[in-house]
Amino acid sequence: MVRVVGHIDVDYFFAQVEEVLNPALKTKPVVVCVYSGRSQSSGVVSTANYLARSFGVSSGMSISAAQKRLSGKDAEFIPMKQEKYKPFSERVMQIVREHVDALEQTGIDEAFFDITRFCNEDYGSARITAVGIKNRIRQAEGLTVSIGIGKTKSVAKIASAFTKPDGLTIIEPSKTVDFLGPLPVAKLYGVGPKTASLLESIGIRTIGELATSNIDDITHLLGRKLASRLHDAANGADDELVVESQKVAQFSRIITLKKDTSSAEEAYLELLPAVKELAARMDSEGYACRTLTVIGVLSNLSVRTKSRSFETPINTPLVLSEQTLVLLSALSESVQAEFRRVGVRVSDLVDIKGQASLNQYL
DNA sequence: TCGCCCTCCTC
DNA sequence: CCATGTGAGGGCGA
Repeated sequence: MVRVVGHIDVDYFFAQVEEVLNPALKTKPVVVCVYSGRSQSSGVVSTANYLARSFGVSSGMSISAAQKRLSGKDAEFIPMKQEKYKPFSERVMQIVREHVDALEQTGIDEAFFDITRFCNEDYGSARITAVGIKNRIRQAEGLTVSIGIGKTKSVAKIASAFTKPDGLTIIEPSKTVDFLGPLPVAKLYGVGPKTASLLESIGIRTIGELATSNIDDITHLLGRKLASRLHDAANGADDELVVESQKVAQFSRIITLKKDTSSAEEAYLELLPAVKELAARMDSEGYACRTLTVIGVLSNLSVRTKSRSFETPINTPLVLSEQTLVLLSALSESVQAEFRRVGVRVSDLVDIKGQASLNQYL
């Protein structure tokens, strides 16, 4: 059986939503920013519209660098607010869901989908479905999206990024190897700068070279799991299914301190509201955690963590905050440096929905 | 298994 | 003082 797998991605999502909310922005450079609160314009660019990008603005760039590139350009700098974009995300996903057999959301603005049955394994029919999805989203929400379709998730994902914005790239199964072969390995999901340079060190630059490489060499370089996954993906032979819902395994909050400090207590006071929010979320979603981790980003941006596991899962604001302070103090003592950012993560989540009533019978 | 680190992903 | 925030996965030593 040949699968028909798609990947959809809303173009420059946050900035495009801002344009929809305020169409006058469409003719201006738009930069959606995460302000850290440290100083007037400290923080980074989350995303920017294509006009802003044409002036060299890109994700991850400091806001001040973006300001420099856009000075005198009548640009809009807008603080990012998740809640503002969430409803757009939900409506877009709902539209896609109506046209596919299965949907796997992997981010606020992207998802894999499977249309093998819906399209009777026919790629011509897949094109019609994809165009239909694009049109519906444009009509209903005024948003453009890019879609890629291929025989595996890996191919679909590369295809959706191949042509954008407002793109549609369909790779017929028989064309898979020709499509992938010439592309740089960094196009593969899971290959970032570090992995790409490791591969380059043994002469592998393209996906085609990776596909025909010796798996033992790759395993030696990257470890068993990653090597096998990448080798399969490079051959267009990854067989991962589109899975409806992936339950969260952890959640975390991290904040930037007003100023660097080596005092655990000082850092703790700024972190406390975030800990309370985590506790509230755990409560509302019915979780307790077996592991609590405190994260410290030092002045030199290196990251250190300190974690502890509990026999009995914890979830109350009081216990979570107490343990956060304990771990933060221990971390502070072990690093002998100032914190720039601190965070807290809960993992090994245990479902405790209905536990309260269950306890009555114990 | 635990604790810690690294790498990657998205915007 | 330019350098956010969230989550997944895996390697490795003890």
